[in-house]
Amino acid sequence: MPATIRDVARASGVHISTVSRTFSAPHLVNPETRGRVLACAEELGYRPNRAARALITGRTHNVGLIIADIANPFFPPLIKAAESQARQRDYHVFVADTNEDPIAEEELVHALAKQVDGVLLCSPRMSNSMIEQLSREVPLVVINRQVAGLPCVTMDVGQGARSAIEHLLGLGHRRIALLSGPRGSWTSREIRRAAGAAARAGGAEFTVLGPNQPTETGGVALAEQVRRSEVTAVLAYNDLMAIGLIEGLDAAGLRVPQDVSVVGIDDIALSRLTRPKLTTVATPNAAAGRTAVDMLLQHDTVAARGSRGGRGVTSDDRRTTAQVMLQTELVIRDSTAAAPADGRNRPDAELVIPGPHRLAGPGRPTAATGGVVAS
Amino acid sequence: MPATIRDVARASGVHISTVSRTFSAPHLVNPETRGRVLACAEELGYRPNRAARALITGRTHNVGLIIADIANPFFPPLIKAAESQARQRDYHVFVADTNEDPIAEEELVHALAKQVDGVLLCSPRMSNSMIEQLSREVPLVVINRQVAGLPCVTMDVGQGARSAIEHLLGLGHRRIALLSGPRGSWTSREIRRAAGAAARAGGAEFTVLGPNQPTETGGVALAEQVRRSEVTAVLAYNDLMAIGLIEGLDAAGLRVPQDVSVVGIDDIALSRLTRPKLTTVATPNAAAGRTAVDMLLQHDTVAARGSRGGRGVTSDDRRTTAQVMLQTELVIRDSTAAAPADGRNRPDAELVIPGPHRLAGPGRPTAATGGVVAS
DNA sequence: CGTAATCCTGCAAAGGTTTGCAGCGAAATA
DNA sequence: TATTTCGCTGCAAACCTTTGCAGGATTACG
Repeated sequence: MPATIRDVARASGVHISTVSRTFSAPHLVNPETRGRVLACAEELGYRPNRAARALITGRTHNVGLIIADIANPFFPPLIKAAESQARQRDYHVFVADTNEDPIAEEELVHALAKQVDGVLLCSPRMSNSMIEQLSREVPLVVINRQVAGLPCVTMDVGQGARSAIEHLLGLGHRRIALLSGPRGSWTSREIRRAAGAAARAGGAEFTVLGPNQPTETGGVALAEQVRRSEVTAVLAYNDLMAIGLIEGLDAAGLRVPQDVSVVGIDDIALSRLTRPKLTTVATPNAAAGRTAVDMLLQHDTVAARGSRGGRGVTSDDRRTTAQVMLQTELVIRDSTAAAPADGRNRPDAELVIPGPHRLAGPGRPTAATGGVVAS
Repeated sequence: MPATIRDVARASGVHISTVSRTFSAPHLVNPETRGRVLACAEELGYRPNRAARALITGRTHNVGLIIADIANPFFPPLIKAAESQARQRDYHVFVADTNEDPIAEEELVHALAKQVDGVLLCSPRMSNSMIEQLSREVPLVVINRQVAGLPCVTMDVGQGARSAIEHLLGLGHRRIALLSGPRGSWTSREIRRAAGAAARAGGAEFTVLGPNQPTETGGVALAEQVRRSEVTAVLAYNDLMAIGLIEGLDAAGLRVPQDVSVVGIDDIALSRLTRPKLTTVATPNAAAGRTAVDMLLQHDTVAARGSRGGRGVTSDDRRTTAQVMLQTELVIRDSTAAAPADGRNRPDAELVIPGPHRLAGPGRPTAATGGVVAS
């Protein structure tokens, strides 16, 4: 039923190879012929069979996108941007959800490997060595993690966490807790390191609670621990946990920001809608998705595997493995305030806070693309 | 570099067809041989090339999922469920985002058609006739819309809207507004019809505001109109708009639920996190995704197009086009209250509200699967 | 007018897999 | 023992497209 290249050839009175060239190398065919072929193709509703094309060119024109949890509002903007960017280059995107499970991650890479030209591995929970191993099976771009020797796009959460802590220090907080993220998260380690250093530098006590599930429920569950720890400010691994925590503190009779200040990370849309509006570190999500797709596809003329002509290894197949880090930005809203003056926390003079800041306003922040770190 | 069926055949000393059968028809090959082949395959890291398989069987083992807006929290649970269900049956899912654009919808169906065994068309904005036309090109299952002659899975938003209106009537509201959804939305029409009928039956004034963009911003923008219309209660097309509206009303000095009651539809996770917590109609989202995949794949042995043997039309290719409608459920939280007694709205005695209700509690509601409506 | 260059088109192989058909040996039946 | 049946395997065509190579027609040039 579906029209093939042969039907078009018959209808337009040319050989199938001419039809093929009409689509894949138009400059090689006489404009007049081309017009006729195009007309017939249109008429018959012909569309090239991508499977057949993939078989011979070795390129599927698909990419895989592996995500820890689609339901986490952090990811949809990234997915959306990646999908749109890929489509612009005539690629399709397989989206797969791992439910935060490292085993599922590995299986999915395997399952996708033969069906895609490359995989975007987003916020992986598996080990670095496993990632390196998988990268020998299929071109990989890692998002939200740095892996030596592999192309990565990350967001500067370290800088973001530092800004957040310094903001809290400036408000007089000297007992600060961090709700860390899931085990295996590079982002969580990064945040912990930067936040810890900044807190110590500011002379504050710094407590780490976790690891935790990076969900609202996870945040709610931590409220009791936070209360007992008697901190006056909390930095959460992500907005979802921050929001859950506020919920839980509220239930426990603690007010935000009067009793406890809370800072999130991500700046998901939701964080502008809860009360109080969340102070948070905005991450350039969509930009990360776009960048990752670009990095994966930049060598698209080189990357053909097992094509007819180049049976051996293409001479220039060492892809330049750039590592890009995107800027983050502290967005100050209503969930942070001066530390309560209960004798233990002596509000100091305001500190000078370095780094890019922004007061909450309408519209999303547009974080600029950072520089290339390594090649 | 990647191992082919031929490599495995050579390694295990059998013909390639035996290797092929080891994977696609294990019962036809001697257990001993099978074991050997499997071992060699494992050894070599062989995985069947799906493109080649697709070429000959005519089945890609892919399905497309077309979504109006991934960033709308209504969809992720549906996507997630669909993807997981598909994966269980060894299918992969292409996710595509249309940005609420009917043109993009059409193009995406075309683009995907040759690359998938079927398409899930979710909350389409295009016309029915266009959908029917596209369904001749590729098997289609429509989600959130009823189209005659096509398999559909919908949610009973009519019943949900009715329950919501009756809930409001019971609270004494007699001037009620509906914020309608985007143009072309079947769900929006359905809600409007049911809500209008219920309101009239209860002797209430019923105003429709819209169509609107189904986003938080859209809701904010409507606050002024709502204020001017002097209604005491509002039913919104979805939770996002409801939340935006509450935001906007708040800015305009109107309190929810004291001055105005607001009801949403969808019960997205967010609706439990805003203040006040949103009264809303829960829709069985994940179930819809699962069901749609099942409906698309139920005939997977029949649906092969253009395979070698059956060059003609398979005798039994009229797929049973079931239409499934899933139950919805009113979830009463904090955004609705008794109508203000300002002289115009005379609170009556409580009405008896039919339909399934539920007071807000922890955990998500689990809506049961509805019955098959037509065949 | 003869030769070379240029453009365009056709030919045929290749890519990895599935599958109808045929063949083979062994077991079952007569 | 002769014949049929059965279980397993091999053979080769087919799926649809891309692409290196060669050949034909046309034009440019000497």
